[in-house]
Amino acid sequence: MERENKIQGNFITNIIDNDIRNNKNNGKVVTRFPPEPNGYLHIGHAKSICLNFGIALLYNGRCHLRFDDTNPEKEDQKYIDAIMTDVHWLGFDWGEHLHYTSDYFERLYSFALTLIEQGKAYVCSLSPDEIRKYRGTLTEPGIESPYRSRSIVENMDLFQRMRSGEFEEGAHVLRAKIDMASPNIALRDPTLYRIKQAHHPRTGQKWTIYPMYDFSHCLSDAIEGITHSICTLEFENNRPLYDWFLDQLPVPCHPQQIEFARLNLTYTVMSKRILLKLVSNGHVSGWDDPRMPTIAGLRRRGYTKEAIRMFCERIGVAKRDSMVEMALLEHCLRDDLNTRAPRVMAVLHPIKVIILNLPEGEVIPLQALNHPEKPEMGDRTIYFSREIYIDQEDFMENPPKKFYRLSPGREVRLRYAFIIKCESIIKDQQTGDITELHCTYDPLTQSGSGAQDRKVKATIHWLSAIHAIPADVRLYDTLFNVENPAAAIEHEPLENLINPKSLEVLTTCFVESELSQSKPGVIYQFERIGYFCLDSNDSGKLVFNRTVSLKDQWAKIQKQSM
RNA sequence: UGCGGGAUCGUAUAAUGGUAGUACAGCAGACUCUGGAUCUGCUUAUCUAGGUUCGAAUCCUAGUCCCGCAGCCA
Repeated sequence: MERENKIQGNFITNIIDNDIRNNKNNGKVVTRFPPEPNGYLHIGHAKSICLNFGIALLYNGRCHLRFDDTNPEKEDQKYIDAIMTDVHWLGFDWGEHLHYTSDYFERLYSFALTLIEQGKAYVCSLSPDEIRKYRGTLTEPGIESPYRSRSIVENMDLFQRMRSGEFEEGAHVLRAKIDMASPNIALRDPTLYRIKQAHHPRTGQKWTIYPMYDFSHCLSDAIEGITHSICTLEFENNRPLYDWFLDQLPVPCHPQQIEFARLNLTYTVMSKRILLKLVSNGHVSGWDDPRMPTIAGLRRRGYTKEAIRMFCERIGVAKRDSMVEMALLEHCLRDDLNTRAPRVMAVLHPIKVIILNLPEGEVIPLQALNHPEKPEMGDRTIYFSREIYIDQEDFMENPPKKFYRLSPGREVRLRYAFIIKCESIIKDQQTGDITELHCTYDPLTQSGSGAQDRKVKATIHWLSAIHAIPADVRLYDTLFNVENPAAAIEHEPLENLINPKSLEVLTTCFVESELSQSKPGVIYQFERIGYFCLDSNDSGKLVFNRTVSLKDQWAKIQKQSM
């Protein structure tokens, strides 16, 4: 049960190390990931998933997936399905431990009965509004409900009738009898059960009362034999309540609740409320829009599970509120993709180049490496011909000092091909736009020939016009234009915060013909541009999502000179 | 002016009374048929003020600032 030392510890693994040293729980470690199925999982959940499943792996324990489905009004089977897909996709396995809080409704009900019998819970018939008023404020104690002194017999009767559906929503609730004067508001007779005439995705119409989080969560943990119940900081105030229920009731064990700081990422949001709003207001195409921080969105964008897990490892776990820079996520992505993504060439903003000294109809086959650092990934044949495309960015008519690429009279190497020289520029008579470049190639400079070691400053990507196939490319940028949109949204409408350039659609791109066979989930490096993958929305068209750009030194130089 | 937490380079995270370290970002250079990758070097931090101690990010005292809590949400 010793930790592998390759993984950096944190304050939670320190606690667990200690527990194991003291033989607490007989040295066992059982965790759980308890999502509410009311939305899609996002990168913040990934942190929790990696933490909980990671700890189980680390200590040779187990981690349960438990749907915390106690609020049927907001929950849906589609979210349950999506959550399971995402956790699996991240590479975690809950084995036979797929659970639902709703599986325990009967047992939770009888725990409630026990509490009533003990005189520690009562049916309160105050309205929601009255309950709020009786609760007091942050600085003033609450007042006891007039129903607090109902007899056990009456409470039993009323609670059973609540279950049998006799009452309207809001007519009664079951409350714990703790302390209306407690400085911790969570302890001022919290609600245990409320009446809801809603259809539950799993229990249908069977129940008309549903348990609240504070009551059901600790007991579900205890029922499952969870040893370490890891949750986020905002539940710290609720921990005394978590412990209170477990102390009152005959439960098999008493899990330890440990709180950590949730993940925040720059230029995006983790709030399910805001994410839902983005979806329902049509700011994005859905929960899996590639700009969304959802697992489904990241997957469609081309993120790999390895990159996400590496990221979750690198950000660490602590109790202080923090905001991680998006650059770290992108670094983890590039780091993973660089080692694995096959290389191909694509031209996003084509300019046509005519190779003057290569006759029409002549085609020169060339070998290109699929991965320059991994020869075992093989190579492929590409073709050089009289008409090729290069990217607009790789040509400048009046180049500044540090521009190494093609310009009039200058030479550049075509990747895996020849050195070409720009002889002249052809412009549109009317607009003055460059329509073609006329170049010559040096047949002695073929890549790999070794004979000609002529140095040129730059190598650029290109595509043979007759061999390339057209494609759309979607370039993504951050969804928001401010670092902390969740804070900004307090005093600015959502619309103003969305980055108008978060999606740029390019419809005149070309890619190597073999990409007609590509599949979503296979990420390519378009050499010198970035990582791209086929979009999973099957429109019959070739559409590539930019997963992430390559680091661009030239862009930085340009910025500095401005 | 209640209760519960938290404060370490720009960001995130280590150091459990003994050299303030690591990663990302930034800057500079080397190398390169991807201005990619890789490699090298550099800049930058213990919230404040006292105290204990040979020695304090760590312990004590007093402040300051930040976050959370008044759902029949989780």
